[in-house]
Amino acid sequence: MPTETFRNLPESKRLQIEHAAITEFAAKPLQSASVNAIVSQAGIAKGSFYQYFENIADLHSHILTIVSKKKLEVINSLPLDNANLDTFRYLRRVLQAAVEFQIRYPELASIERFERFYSDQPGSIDPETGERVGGDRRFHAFLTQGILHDDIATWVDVDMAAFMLGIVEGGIAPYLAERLGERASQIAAGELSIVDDSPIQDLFDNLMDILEAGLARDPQIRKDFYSK
Amino acid sequence: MPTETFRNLPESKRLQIEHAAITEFAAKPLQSASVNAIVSQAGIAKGSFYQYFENIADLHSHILTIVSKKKLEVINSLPLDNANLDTFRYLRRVLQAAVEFQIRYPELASIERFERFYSDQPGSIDPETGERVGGDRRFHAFLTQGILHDDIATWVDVDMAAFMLGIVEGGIAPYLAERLGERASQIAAGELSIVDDSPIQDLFDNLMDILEAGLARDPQIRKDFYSK
DNA sequence: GGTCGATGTGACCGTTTGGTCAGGTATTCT
DNA sequence: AGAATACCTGACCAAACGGTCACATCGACC
Repeated sequence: MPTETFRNLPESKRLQIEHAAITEFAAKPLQSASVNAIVSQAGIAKGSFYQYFENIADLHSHILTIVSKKKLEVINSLPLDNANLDTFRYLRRVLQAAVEFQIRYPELASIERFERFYSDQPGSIDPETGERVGGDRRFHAFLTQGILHDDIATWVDVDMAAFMLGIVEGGIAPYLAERLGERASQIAAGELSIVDDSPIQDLFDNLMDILEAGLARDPQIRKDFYSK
Repeated sequence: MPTETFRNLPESKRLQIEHAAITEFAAKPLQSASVNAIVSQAGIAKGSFYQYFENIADLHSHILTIVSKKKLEVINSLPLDNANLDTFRYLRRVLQAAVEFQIRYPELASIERFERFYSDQPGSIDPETGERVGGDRRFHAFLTQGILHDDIATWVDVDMAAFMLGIVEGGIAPYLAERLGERASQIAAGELSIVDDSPIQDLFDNLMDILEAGLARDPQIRKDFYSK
């Protein structure tokens, strides 16, 4: 945790340091990040750095809280078209939020991607709860709910599908952002909202249809197998 | 490219060096990998290292060729149940190969994952061809063929679906390997083949059904939209 | 045995790393 | 004015880094 000295810093200086750190952590994972690069970019002495943070991992975890705060902000900024979203509308919202986040804060999205990648690497088990860690726990609950609501097919292996949605959520955002091209800059500039633009929504429609209805033209679901 | 000196090395020594390098590159990306760690693990002098390789990137690219060679080996080791696989059988084969590779050569799979992650990071555009790089080009052709064969729905956005399959292929293997638990060790030991074990195939059935038929219990495909 | 080219070696180099710390400065309180 | 407190600073440190090179060792051929 950052020291109180850091918390008491004038905002401009604090932002300067955080900005330098974000730039560094967006380019390199924690393992390869350099204190020297950060302090020189932020324009502070190295001694000051160690008055603010215990070490570079300390700063990194501080930046991670900023990342999740900003991400939550983006999620909540998306309009709720219904008080009660059905299952797939909710999923669409989650995916839209990921893309919006990627476009508005590409550096923060990069940091998040590094973090996901490296925390998924080892056993990928939460040492406290013993459960799988990461976004798929959220999707697990989501799918279970969906089955209860008769939205999700009962034969779906919830655990596997949750994992799949997790990696799709984490991976599709940079692709979609790139694909949006010029439009992405408009969204980043606030001139356009992701939910208002019909070409963007067409893309999401297609993505959601793939998730809902699959790729096959004429799916041969082996109902017999699953009903036994 | 490794020097001729390296190519002329007695096999045991060459393997020793490659093994040390594989261990290092499976744990850290190229950026963070250390020459010192490799030479000390391989039991050679640092001077020797620089007689074999120009630098660490040179060794890394050499290891990458081993990775893809071994991966190809795994792919070809899977039995061809049909000379002409239909679209989804082919896809199943690709995914099975990814899992088999993950189980038999977890270190090589880790190296591959690092490589995919870092080469996807920047623009993710091949500077020579101008096309998207990575496994999704293969899936692009695969989906196009599938549409021609009436296996894949015509409304599917081929480019996006190809990207999605790419990230699923890259991400699902560690999950499935972990989920197979004890069985995975048997496969790694060669006591069991991935295609012969019915619990494993059940998992693949479910995965393929999700890809083919989607998650929804009663998909509401907007045919009107796509036909216009 | 002697020569010669190929290969192996680790001390050594300059640079960069994370981290420390004695000392300077700025502000506030008495 | 003087003391106290908080903060800032960059020279400095040991360790690790990638990379070099003079020299040792080896095997093959004459």
